[in-house]
Order: sequence, then structure tokens, then C-alpha cells
Amino acid sequence: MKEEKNTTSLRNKEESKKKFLRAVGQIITTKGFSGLKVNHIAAKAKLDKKLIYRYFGGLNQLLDEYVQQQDFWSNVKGNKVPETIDDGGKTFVTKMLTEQFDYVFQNKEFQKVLLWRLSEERPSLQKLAEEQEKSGEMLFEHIIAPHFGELTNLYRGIAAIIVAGLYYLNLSTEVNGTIFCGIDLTSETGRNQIKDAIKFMLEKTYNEAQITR
Amino acid sequence: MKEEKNTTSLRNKEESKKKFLRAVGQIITTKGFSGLKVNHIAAKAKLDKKLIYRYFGGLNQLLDEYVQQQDFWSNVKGNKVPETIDDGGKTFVTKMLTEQFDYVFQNKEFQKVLLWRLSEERPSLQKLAEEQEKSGEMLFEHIIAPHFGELTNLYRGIAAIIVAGLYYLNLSTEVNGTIFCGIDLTSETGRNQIKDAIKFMLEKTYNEAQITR
DNA sequence: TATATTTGTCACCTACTAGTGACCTTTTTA
DNA sequence: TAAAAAGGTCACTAGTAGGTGACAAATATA
Repeated sequence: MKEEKNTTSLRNKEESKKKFLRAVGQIITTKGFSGLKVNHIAAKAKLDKKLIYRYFGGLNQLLDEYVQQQDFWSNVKGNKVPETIDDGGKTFVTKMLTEQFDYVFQNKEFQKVLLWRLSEERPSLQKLAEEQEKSGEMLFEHIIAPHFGELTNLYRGIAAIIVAGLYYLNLSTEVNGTIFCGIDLTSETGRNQIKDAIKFMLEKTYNEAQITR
Repeated sequence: MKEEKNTTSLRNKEESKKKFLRAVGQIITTKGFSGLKVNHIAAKAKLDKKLIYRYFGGLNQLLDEYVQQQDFWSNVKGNKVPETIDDGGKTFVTKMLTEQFDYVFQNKEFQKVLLWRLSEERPSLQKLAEEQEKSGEMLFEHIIAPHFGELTNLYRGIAAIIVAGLYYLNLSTEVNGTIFCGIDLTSETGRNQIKDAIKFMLEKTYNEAQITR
């Protein structure tokens, strides 16, 4: 039994595992999840595919480990929730969603994982969705609900459509046409149109809360 | 050369072509587009795969022909545009989008084609997207623009988010979790929450047009 | 009826897939 | 230093993919 890990030598299990995980990331960004074949991954990692079975137990386990080591949400949501929120999270949520719109646009790997989640049943992907839900629920419980009261359900519906909408719009940008409702989603002006719409919707939703209170 | 088609006999080219096209539809609904393999399609159609190459030229052409023969949009949009629109299309668009939300939910084949369109580059799928755009553009030009004037761009943004949102929400229903922003998209109450949000957004958007005019 | 054409089936090829046993090499340990 | 353990490579199996040539059966045409 070894007591310390060897990090300098050429033969290194942990380093090799990372190579496989990196290869998965590269392939998913370039070819999509349908390109995730053992032979392909091994070739990309420049290692023998046998090691995938030895280190991870198989292709499925490797993919699951890849999904679990991802940490997209912490980069987007709740990375820096301000300590004092006095407007029911209006400025925070507006900023968060418009930034997320751009984040998803430029992060191809995240896009592919989203698409993967829509396409294939996989426990690790389901877990990812649940974690996202849990992270969002914190926001609803502590910031939205206190401010919106009975209108929280309306807020949930609006938020669901906006989040789902910005996901889909960015996914549809990549293939089979970049125009959606006459808006060019790859152009600066087009993307600003979407951001303006997000701001408008949130504005009106927060106004509604003011009126009802 | 034959002058009349044989429709009664067991050996019939046109009937066989239809069998293949039907098989494609069945497979895409059950297994998704990744299940569209020649052997699988032929088995489903209960015919030899050789005929796919003879009648369509290959798998790709068969799939293209399948996509082109689909006519999802006419069932949804513009199927019965009222002759007189006096409210800038408010009731019409609201009805159309909430109905489309349910239509996409129950039509698994349509869902799979949407997902296919996000996943694979394919001329026939791109053409489908363009036709959808063209159909929507009619609405914007003749009904929305006259009523919204300079606010038409805002309307486009709102519409894009709503349409994209209802697509994504229905796609996410199928795999890896049915809860989105705390809303159960398979429950009656959850789906009504989304519909209420759609109505609210359109309401506010049309109000905005009133104020500015 | 004899011939040509079309419809359909089967066997086979090549390429690629996931997965594994045998083996060699490097590193660690006794 | 000798033995054991771990890291890594290669060759092979079995299954499945797309695609095609040869052939049989049914239908149309002369």
C-alpha cells in the first residue's frame, strides 16, 4: 500500500482519470453527447480504453463522474447573493437572469449538458436538475415569497418561462437557424432585445406585487 | 410503363414507402431520433432495408422526406386566424400560445422533432424552422406591428421567450425531472400556473401599448 | 403466352462499437 | 535486491451499424 500519491512520475492514476474526464468535456463540446464513445474518449485522452473500465468501472460510470464533477450552477446562481436585499430581489434577479442568458450563450459545454439532460435518462443528470431546483428554491423561499406573498405562484410561472426560454433560445442558436420570432440571437441587438424583454417582464411582475400589497 | 398505380396488390411501392415513413414516426416517438437506424426502421416497417435505398436513396433522404411531410405548424399557428382582429391580436395570441402549450405537451412526436432540431444539423430541419419563422412573421407584420408600432421589438422579445419557454418546459417534462422552478409541469395546477403567467405577460405587454399610444 | 420490369428477400461485406484476457513496464514495498 | 502491486498497451471477441450484389417472386407489357 502506498501512503503518498505519486504526482511526478509518468504513470499516475489520478492524472489519467483527469485526462479521461477532460476528454469527455472536449468531446461533448465539439460532437455532443452522441459522440461519447469509449474508443473516441480513449483516443482523445491518449490512453487505452481498458483504463476506463479499470478506473471508473465502465463508460456509464465515467460519464456519471463527469456530470457530478461539473459545477455550472455555482458559477451562475447564488455565486454572490448580496447580504442585504431590500427590493424583493428585483435588481438581483434581473441581473442574474440577463447574465445567465449570456453565460449560457458563450458556454458551449453547458449548452450540451442541457441538451443531454433533455435527451437521455440518466440518474446523474436527474440529480443535476434536482440540485438546480434546490438552489432555486432557496431564492424563492427566502427572497421572493416574503415579498410576493400570494403572488409567489405567479412569480414562479414567470421565472419558469424566462429561465426555460433563455435556455431554449441559446440552444436553438447553435443549429438549424439563428432567427427566432424574427430576432437574430447571435447579434448584439437581437440579444439585447431578449434582455429588454426579460427586464420588462420582471419589472411588471414586481409592479404587480406593489399594487397588491 | 404503367399508367395506373396498383393499390390492391400486395406488392406496392407507394404503400411500402408509407410504411417506412410511418415506422420513422413510430420510432422517433418512442426512442427519439437517435433510434433512427436503418435496420430498426426496416424491422418496424416489416420490409427489407434494401428498399430504403431503392425508394428513398438512403437513410438521410428517408428522414428528410419524413420531416417534409410533417405539418405541425398548420395545426397550431394560423389554423384559424379570425377575419376581424380589433384588439391587436390580444385574445388570439393569448389563446394560441396557451393552446400551443398543451398541444406540445400531448404531442410526443412533435416534442421529439423539436429536440431533433436542437441536436442535429439537417437541411430539412432547418427548412422546417424557416417555415415556422415565415408563418410567425405574417402575424407580426399584419397584426402586431400595426398595433404596437415602435414597441413591436419588445413584443418580439416577449413572444420569443414565451414560445421558447413553453417548448423547453414541455421537453424537460419528459426526462430527468418534471419539476421546474418548483412547478410540477405534469400536474393540472402546475400547468395552469404557466398559462396564468403567459396571460399575465401578454396582458402587461398589451397594456404597455395602450399607455404609449 | 413469352418477356421485361418492378417489388421484395437474403446473404454478405466492411466499418465501428463495447468490453476483456494476456502481457509488458514502471513503481512501490518488504 | 527481489517480489509484489499498480499503470499501461495490445490483440481479440462478439455484437451492431450502414450498405450492396445476387436472386426469387409478382406484376405489367408485348
